[in-house]
Amino acid sequence: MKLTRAGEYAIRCILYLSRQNVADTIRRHDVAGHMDIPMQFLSKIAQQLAKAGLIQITQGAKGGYRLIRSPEEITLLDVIEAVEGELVLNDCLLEHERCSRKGTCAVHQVWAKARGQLRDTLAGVTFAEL
Amino acid sequence: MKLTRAGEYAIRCILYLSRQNVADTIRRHDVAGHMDIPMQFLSKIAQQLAKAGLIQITQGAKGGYRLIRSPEEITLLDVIEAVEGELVLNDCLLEHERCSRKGTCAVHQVWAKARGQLRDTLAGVTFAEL
DNA sequence: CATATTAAAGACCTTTTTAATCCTATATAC
DNA sequence: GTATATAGGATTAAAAAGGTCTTTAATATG
Repeated sequence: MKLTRAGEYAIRCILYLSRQNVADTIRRHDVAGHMDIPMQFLSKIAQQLAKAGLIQITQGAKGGYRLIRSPEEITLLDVIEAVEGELVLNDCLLEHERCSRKGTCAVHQVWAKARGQLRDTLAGVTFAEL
Repeated sequence: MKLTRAGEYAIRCILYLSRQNVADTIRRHDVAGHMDIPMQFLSKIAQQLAKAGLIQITQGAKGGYRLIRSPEEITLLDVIEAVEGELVLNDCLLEHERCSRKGTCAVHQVWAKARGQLRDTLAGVTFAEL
């Protein structure tokens, strides 16, 4: 029921890029150093952020990371789901088959609501505001 | 970022007890059987529920579990926090020291809000309604 | 009181997830 | 072509999740 380290690092990474000159490509080394993220681990996370269309990665000399979207267009939810996958609070909401077999489950409704609220809250905050 | 199996089982357990004659002591065997919970694992969970003051456990012949509070007085949050501990969405909200050292962290605020909402939602549903 | 019933308590185990790290390959600027 | 940087796959260590096993203890009932 908690954000993983990878999720936390992803947020820090985007946060750092948002605070620099957004057009610049920032070296992984700098991001890792300033935001206290293990370098190699940052590689993995950056690759997921790139796959999700949030950053562009450049290899080679002068390589590094650059935001593709502007900070106004990136929400906390975007970043979290980029590294953790779709945000779900319980299995019940995943295993549709199993849950529906039990008929109308009142608990299900509550979880659906809770999940919706959480996603809305996280989707309501952009990195421009942070 | 997801409810554990233990949490899910705890909810099922209380749900089952709520649906029986509330004054009765129900055998662990019955709860486990009807709600599809591994027996031995249910023991561990029941002990936590007892420690949290939600159920009374009786050993010996005719022993089992009985609700102490009425279903109207037990919320989803009560049950979840009984087995999972205090509901927290990220480390940031735990490690006050570390987080406050960084000054006013905007991300912190968002998580605090999200956590509050989630807890409120879960605290707003009793087992009488489920 | 003896016995059957029933759960507790603690040790132990297995699998999965998390959180990295290592190493080789590859891309780019100069 | 060489130095600079990251990618990408394999591997690993630690922690958490999810149980199970075994021994102990409590209670009802004849």
